[in-house]
Formats: sequence, C-alpha cells, structure tokens
Amino acid sequence: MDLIRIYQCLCDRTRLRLLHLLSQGPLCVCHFQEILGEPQVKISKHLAYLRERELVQCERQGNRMIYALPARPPRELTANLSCLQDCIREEPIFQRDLARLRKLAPKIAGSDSEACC
Amino acid sequence: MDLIRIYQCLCDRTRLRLLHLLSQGPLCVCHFQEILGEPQVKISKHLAYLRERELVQCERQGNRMIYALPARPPRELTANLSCLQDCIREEPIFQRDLARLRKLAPKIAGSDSEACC
DNA sequence: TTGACATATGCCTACTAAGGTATATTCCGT
DNA sequence: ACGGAATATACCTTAGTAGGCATATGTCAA
Repeated sequence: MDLIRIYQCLCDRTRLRLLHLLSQGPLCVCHFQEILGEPQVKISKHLAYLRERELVQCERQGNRMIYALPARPPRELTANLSCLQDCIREEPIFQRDLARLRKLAPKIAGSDSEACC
Repeated sequence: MDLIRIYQCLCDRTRLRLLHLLSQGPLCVCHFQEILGEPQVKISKHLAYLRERELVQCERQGNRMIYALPARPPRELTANLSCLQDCIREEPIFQRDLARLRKLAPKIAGSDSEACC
C-alpha cells in the first residue's frame, strides 16, 4: 500500500513545505534552507526521508544536490499533491514560502553556472 | 495546521478502512469489527484516535456507539476523503470492505431496533 | 441488582519519528 | 594534495504510535 507511505510523508509540516516547493519545480538544498529558514540538518533529513520513500528524486550537480519530484510520479502522489495545493492555498506559511521562492527564481534560472547560496 | 492532524489519521491502514466505510454512512463498532475482521480493541482504539482528532463523531444508541463523519467536516477533510476514494478505487481490501458493507446494509437499515452483531 | 452485551481504557512492549550536536562525505578550485 | 563549500550521516534524547492482554464502564433486560 503505497498510499500509506505517502501519507506518512505528508504528516510533517517541514515535509509539506518541501513538497509544496518542489511542485513548483526542482530545487537545491541550499534554496530550501534559505526559503524555509530551517537548519541544514533538518532539511537534509527530511529530504532523505522523502527520498527513501521515493517521493522525491535527487541528482548531483557539482557541489550541490538538486531535488525534484519523481519523473513519473504514481497516480496517488499526483492526486495527493494536488489535493495539498488546494488545502493550503490560504495558509500563510506556504504563501510565504512561495513568495520567497519567486524572489529566488531569477537566481535559480541562471543556476547552471553558480549564483547559489 | 489541521491538515497535519488529518494526514496523521490517514497514515494507518486500519484507519483508512474505517474512514472509507464511514464515507458511505454511519456505522456502529460491531459492524466495523465484522467488516474488517479485526479485534474489537484494535477497532475501538483507532476510532478513539480519530475521535480525539475530530475526524469522526459518535453517538450512543442504547448499547451501541454509532460512528459517523462530522456533520460539517472542514474543507480539508472533505478534500482528502474524496482524494482517498480516488486513490483506493482499485485496492482489493477496500473493495472487499465495501462488498461486505453492502451485505450488511439490509441489517443496518433496520437497525434502529436490533439486528446488530 | 445481577448478568450479559457492547465498547472503552490502562498498562506493557516494540518500533518509529523528530530534532539537536558533532562529524563524515563529496566535490571543487588551487 | 589541501582547504573550503554543500550536503549527508551517526548518535543521542525525547516523544508518539501500534498492538496485545486484561479490565473497566455503561446500558439493557429480567
């Protein structure tokens, strides 16, 4: 039952924030740190949790790790992420995360080169 | 953040089955036992878990407790339950639960009187 | 009031999870 | 080969969860 793995991932606020950001597109760890304002170890551990349960993928890019939603996510994940979007539309924390993400967007666009952290 | 309470409730298989049945209508504990085929204490504890987090309501009816979804469920709950329905449509256990529920339906209809367990 | 039935609760054990601190790993540039 | 940056992991503590067994509570019927 994959569903349960998914719900387990969804029942932590930090992980919800990570997944929410990821549904806008791939991101590297330092951007998560910057947007969430949480310590590196916390972010890294939650990403590991998501990775082990295959809710996210990652790929090394030089010094950094770029995290993304799976290329072909299972139906249940897609459904739940879109339900999540619906549910949090008005939650301040998620709005704030999104706002911060948009501020970083220009940097990220050119990030093949550097411009990280 | 109510959402997290909801996801916490959703990350156990027994509770998913309970909620799934409840979205068809109210049920008493002994029917859950019969349908799920799980021990009374297990069912009862999971119902208590759901009750404490306000995902279900209950009402005494003589000797029995009738459980139901909240009269006016929060948006997030409705959304997630309908997402759940979507996701499990083809899962055998849930189909089987549903089939068993339908077999009980006649009994339940006349259950104001007795015909329980 | 007693007994039987339906349901809930207490206590125990094993497991998982979250967060923190310290340390390891991996890659880059020099 | 070395130092620094980005990220991951080990280990610890605390707290929450699941399930089982035994027992308690509440309600009815006689």
